Amino acid sequence: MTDFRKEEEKSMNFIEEIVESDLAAGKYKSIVTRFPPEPNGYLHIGHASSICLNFGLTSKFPGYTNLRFDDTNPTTEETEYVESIKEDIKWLGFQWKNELFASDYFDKLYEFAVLLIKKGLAYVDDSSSEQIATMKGNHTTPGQNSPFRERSVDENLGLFERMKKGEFPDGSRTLRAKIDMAHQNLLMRDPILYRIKHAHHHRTGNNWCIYPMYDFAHGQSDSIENVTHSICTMEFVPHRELYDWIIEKLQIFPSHQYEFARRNLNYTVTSKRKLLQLVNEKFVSGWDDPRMPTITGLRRRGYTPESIRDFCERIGIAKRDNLIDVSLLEYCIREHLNKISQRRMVVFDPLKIVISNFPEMHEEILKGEDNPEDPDAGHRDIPFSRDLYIEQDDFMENPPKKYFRLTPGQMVRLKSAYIIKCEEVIKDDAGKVIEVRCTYIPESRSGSDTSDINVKGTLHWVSMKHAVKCEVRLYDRLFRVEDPSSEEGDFKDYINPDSLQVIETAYAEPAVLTTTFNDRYQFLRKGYFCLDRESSEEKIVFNRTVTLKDTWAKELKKG
RNA sequence: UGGCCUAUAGUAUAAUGGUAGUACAACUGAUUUUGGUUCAGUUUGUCUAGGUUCGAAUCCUGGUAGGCCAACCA
Repeated sequence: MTDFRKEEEKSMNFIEEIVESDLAAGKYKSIVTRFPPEPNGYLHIGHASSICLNFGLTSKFPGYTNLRFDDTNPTTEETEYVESIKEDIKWLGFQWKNELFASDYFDKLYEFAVLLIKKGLAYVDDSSSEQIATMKGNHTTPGQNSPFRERSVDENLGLFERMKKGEFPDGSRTLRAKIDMAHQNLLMRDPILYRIKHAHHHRTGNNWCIYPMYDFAHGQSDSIENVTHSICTMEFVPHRELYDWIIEKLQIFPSHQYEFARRNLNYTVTSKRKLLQLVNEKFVSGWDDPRMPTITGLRRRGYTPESIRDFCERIGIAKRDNLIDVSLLEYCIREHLNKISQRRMVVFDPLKIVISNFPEMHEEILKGEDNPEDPDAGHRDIPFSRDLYIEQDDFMENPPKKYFRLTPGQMVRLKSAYIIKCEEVIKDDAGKVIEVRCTYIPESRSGSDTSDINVKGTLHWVSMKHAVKCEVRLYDRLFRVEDPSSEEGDFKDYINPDSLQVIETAYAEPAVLTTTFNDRYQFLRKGYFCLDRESSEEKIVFNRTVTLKDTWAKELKKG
């Protein structure tokens, strides 16, 4: 019920408005959308936005969404990508109605081409790529007709069939639409419909040696599937005129194209070409490197599908250029993880604490809340003993103002345990603090505190002899600048050299031993973590999904 | 140089001719056994010049700025 209210209050984006008014006007009884990836790379956060839009539309309004692979260029497309794309969409929480491929329509598309030839609207051109480019003209000067433009229908039919049969080498001929070489829209100057490519296709094998261009495949595929609202990004705006022209001349189901501005995230790149470079040139460990903005990278990093959907909902859909602040994505994942993750204590950079008034061989089992945000989450056992680790950061001999942590003579609480007081600082020959001797207040035990002592700071800790060693990988933004693509020179010059920091040995409380790959943890005062897929029985590896908000760090930065 | 698209706070997005709102970010403060969470509050905006109108972020015109278009890529 509360969800429904929320829905109602939320305003629609411009595409939802178009759909609503089409439905209200009785133009359609239900709608069909499609998500049309080319299987030549992995899906990234920008695609997530498009996926949420297309599938979201058909969950808000009657209708369904297809998954259609736009696989008309055999030289760049691979089955590996088909599989990853399907996995990512499912993981995001969406289910398509039909799984389709543009290559399913190669026969149909060929028939469409023949029909266009018969209508005198397409011709075979023997010009070279360079000649076609020259004759195209440019923004200010009209193009020139190809010398092959006036071939007879029969001659075109014969030549096109021979192209299909493989009688001509790559690049020697094309099929072109006969529109208008002086058209203001360059895409309407007799666009190429088919090209010859003697290449193996991931699905049709060697059946074909001619392949349709995007403009002669996409719109017709939409039409064949009765797609009502074909949604794409702004760079396809000029294609819409051609899209409509072909549908009109073929007299097939009139799908309509609508464009929105692709979503851009700061401190990263989301072009497939650039992501591929990062992978191939080993700036990252692969498509699923946790620093990558790919869906698979975000998944490995510990992002949840809920948080990504929430993010896409919040950033909205519009037509203007944008560069979205990654802090919103981080906000979304923190918000979700805060609700669902179990709390654990892990020390990254240990400093030994000895509780001198605690018996040496003694140990106690304390209870720690699994999640204070969730009353049903329960508790875990935490062993406490005389020798402990805290973070180096959490002790300072000469603290700055407003430092609430352990300092000589002062008291802090150990989370879920006791209040301790710093009594003595032990240093090595170089003057480095190697151990801090404390006393504890026995009656300050968490949950049954009768000490009446108030302390400012609470620290996380682990019992030395119970500590479990693990590796922790800390990630930061991949680039040093907000928009690497708009900087001078190569975008790779702006990679953040500190985007990965590995803590080879961190010390965790024993409760982490039962972690499964689905678990989400909040390491107290450190951030949210999940098990990395490289984790094993011998070596536990955690990925930091995102830090906690840290107002103290901010304070320090201000100086 | 032509055409097309776009312009609301630092960022993103609403307001559909009638009170410029929301979220994130930033900043105060309260609460807190996480410097987390939560809560209360503050700062910041209609690109510009005209026009239409009782009234313009919204409609019109000019300008400015950004983006896209001259692949046998999608």
